[in-house]
Amino acid sequence: MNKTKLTLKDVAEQLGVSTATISNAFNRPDQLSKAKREEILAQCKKIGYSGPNRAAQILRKGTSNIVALVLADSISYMVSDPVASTFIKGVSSALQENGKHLLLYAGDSDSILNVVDFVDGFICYGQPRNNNLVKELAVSPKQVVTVDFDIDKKPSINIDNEKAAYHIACHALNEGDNVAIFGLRLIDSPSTCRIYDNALIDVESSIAHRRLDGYLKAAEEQNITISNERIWHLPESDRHFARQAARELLTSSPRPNVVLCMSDIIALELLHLALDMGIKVPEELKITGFDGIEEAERSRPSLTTICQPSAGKGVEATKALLNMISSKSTLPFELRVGETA
Amino acid sequence: MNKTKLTLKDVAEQLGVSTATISNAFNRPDQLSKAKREEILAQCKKIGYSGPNRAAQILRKGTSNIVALVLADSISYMVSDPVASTFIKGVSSALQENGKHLLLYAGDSDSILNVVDFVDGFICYGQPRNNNLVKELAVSPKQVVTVDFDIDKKPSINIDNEKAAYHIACHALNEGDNVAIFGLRLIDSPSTCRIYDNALIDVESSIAHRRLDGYLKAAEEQNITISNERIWHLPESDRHFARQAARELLTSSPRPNVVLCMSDIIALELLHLALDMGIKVPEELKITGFDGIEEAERSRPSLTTICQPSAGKGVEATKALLNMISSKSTLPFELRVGETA
DNA sequence: AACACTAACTTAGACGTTTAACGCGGAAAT
DNA sequence: ATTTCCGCGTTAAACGTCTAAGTTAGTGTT
Repeated sequence: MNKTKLTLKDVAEQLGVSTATISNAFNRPDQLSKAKREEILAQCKKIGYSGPNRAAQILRKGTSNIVALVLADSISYMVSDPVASTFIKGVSSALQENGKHLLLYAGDSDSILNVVDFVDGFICYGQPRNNNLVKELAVSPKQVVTVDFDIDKKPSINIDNEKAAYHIACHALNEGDNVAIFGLRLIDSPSTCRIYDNALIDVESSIAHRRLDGYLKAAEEQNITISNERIWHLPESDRHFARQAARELLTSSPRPNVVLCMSDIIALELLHLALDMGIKVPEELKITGFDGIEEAERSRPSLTTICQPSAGKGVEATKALLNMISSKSTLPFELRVGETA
Repeated sequence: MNKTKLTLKDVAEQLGVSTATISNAFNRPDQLSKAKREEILAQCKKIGYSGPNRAAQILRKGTSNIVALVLADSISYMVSDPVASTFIKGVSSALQENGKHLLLYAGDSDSILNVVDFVDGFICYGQPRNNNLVKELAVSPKQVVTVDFDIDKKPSINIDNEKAAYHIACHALNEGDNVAIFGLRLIDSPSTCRIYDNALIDVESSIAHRRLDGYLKAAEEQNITISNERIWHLPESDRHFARQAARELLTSSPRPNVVLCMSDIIALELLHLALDMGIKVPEELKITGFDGIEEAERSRPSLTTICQPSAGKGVEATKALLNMISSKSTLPFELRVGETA
């Protein structure tokens, strides 16, 4: 049918007008008469021209109106994380309101920044496993907003994780408690393990570490000591990792009577196992979560947890990004009356 | 620092070579000496040139090596659907093997095809709610592969839903059973309801209808009649919808003793509610699922379901897109006999 | 009648790459 | 010594669009 892809020039020739006019019909309605514009658009639809080639358009304009949302963790992690999807929804709606488009990138190759270097900015959700990606983001000339982790002096959206953790720990802990912590990505290991040495202390200040600080501070105030071997590293907020760790923990001796978990998913898995084992919650075992997912509310007993404003984070991140890339918006001016007129 | 973005020409001038050579250094290693290439790349890194501008590159080459995965349902649904995420993983890895990149598009605006018209092709997962999008896909000059639904003569990937449904229904049904069906998107309604009239009969042949056909065929063979008011429409494979429908169903009278569910998520929710209500599964109530997610295997009692090759579907869809295989392929499924039927 | 303004187009580069076609010097073949 | 060939680079023309500046005709102003 079409031997080759239609171009603006082809269309212009067929309609007997200049390419500029066609272009304007699509992009600047004020530059031509309404009648002509409508005729042109109708003709375009008829002959099968669906609009300007995006690559050419982006090249020429220098902007694409596309924002990339880089999901640090793999999709499979996202799946077990209802928090992420709510966040994405927030971003999505905020972008839509501003006429921008959203593209998701899942995975953590650092090449992504080059592959989609036509986007207007990046929202990066969660600390990427790939450290190179972080470095690339740090030096990217594009606008970058990070969420749930920090880069240099790039804007970032977050809650006060330390305070939140401190808060919930204060609620849960009493002097004399035997406390364990199910931490998330405290170290850079792909498998579950306990933190036997002090390796974690100097690791970058991720949200996990902030939360840990909060927990430990609260514990200290109750004169509770939590040795490193009571602190678990889970590589992901994943049911399987959680189940494994939970099994080990609940069969260890002495069994803790409080477990502070850095995600609801983990906490719930621990809860279920505990119930299966006939352990009474909270009488024999207190459990706290983190995030505030719905499932935590539905579970019996319902989970004590920290609710994050997930969608709100998405909206805020988007606003932060857009406020900086709004370049082309028309700014207000002001008359300053001097003495020469 | 950089007053403006670096370009190939700038770099060429600085290094005293032609733009073609720089370009070749990035794209065609065989076109220049190894020494020179490495020097160029090193210099580029040093002066902060991170590679060719993608928009220009795509424009010139006419290809981007990017494939768009269009997720029909909202991202929140996708992300909480283990089946979808496994599928995505399949696509992702297959693309990576072929040096292609994946971009996810979530939402169902038909404008997406234009917004990202630089991609090399579209994989469309699931029937979009937006019918315009389907039309756009149908006439798109780009490569299009559909999964779990069909468009015209575009290649599509699927399992034999009718056969699978027939299979599991045969396994579950006995003559005299009182059967209900929890269907997925049988009609075009955003809320849960029963199918009182015959409205669904002529609706497009979605996978849901194929499955329904399979169920009904098996029922017929056992001389079981399933009236339309025993067939439920759920708009999404969502826990909440499922819970609501389950509650209504289990309190209805006479209570069915078999429920055929079109997804594991739905089946599990029904199972949990039934157990909560003290209904014995499978003695008093048999339940079958569909998909074969892990949670179905872990549940107690474990769920009898159809295992789909979700990741395999992703791989096949990708291959089809990359023209490595030809058109319509129907993948195998497997009945996993659990304890619920 | 001359001038100024405006609406509605058109012209003519640029945007940053890629790549076919073309040198050019030197090694191998005749 | 001439030819052939090859490795290594360069030149220059696209790719499809946008937009500042220019043109024209028509409308109002003085």
